[in-house]
Amino acid sequence: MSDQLSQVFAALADPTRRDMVARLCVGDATVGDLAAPYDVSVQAVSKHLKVLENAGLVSRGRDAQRRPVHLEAEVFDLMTKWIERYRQQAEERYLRLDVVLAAMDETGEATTTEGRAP
Amino acid sequence: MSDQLSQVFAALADPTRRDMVARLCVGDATVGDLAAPYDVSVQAVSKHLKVLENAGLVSRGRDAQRRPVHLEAEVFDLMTKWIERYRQQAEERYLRLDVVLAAMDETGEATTTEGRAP
DNA sequence: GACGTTGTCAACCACTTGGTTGAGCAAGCC
DNA sequence: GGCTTGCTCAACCAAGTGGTTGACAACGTC
Repeated sequence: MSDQLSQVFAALADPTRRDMVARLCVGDATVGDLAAPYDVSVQAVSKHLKVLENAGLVSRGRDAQRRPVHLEAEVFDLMTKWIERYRQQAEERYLRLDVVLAAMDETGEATTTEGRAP
Repeated sequence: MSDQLSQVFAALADPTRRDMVARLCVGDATVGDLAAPYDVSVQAVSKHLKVLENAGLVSRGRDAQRRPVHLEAEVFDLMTKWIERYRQQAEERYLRLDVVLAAMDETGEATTTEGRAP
């Protein structure tokens, strides 16, 4: 499970963490800021941030005893690329299926036994 | 964890399941087909498929004793929308930051104490 | 009807995860 | 120096996850 794509997906599978990402889009925040809206301990939030950090979605700076959290938007591209690749393929397949169906309609017969599971 | 977006992300957090999605883009497949490339039991694959099905990423038909698996590409849109929303916001913030930096450059001074965490 | 094929369900096991509490560290303030 | 503030680390716990094996149901074939 150590590859980054898996970690990114896993990190965003938690609604609390997605919420934090949403919050961080507005601007950097401290751990305390991020913890405020939820009724969980600060430690729990710190754990969530570690998950996001390991996924590369977030980086943490240092400002005296504060640790400002910053969103790293580039990682989103990794996901978008993965998704787009397969969505496009799926759509193309959909179109190809339409062609096959049209061909079947013309001849009133399936072209081969294939068409869905080649 | 029951909301669909969480389930979709969680489903795709596993490399084996992403692999299966990739395979299904080429065309529908049976459980046996999907199990073949991996050295895990058919039952394990069946479990993976249940996860994908619950996430709405996949649907299962019936063909005699076979259960053809079909990819439901529409669910990808859910993710893409979520990602795009926040990626755009993050980019806009980036641009705004540039403006602030440019302003600081002009005056040789920060406009306010804000700019990163409003 | 007996048998092989295809797949699911149930029980179990090792490991991970999201949460807790308690201790402790680093930095600013009295 | 002694205090609070902001945060992390460590240990623990209940629940979930990915894997196994064994039993069984549904269907086609002999």
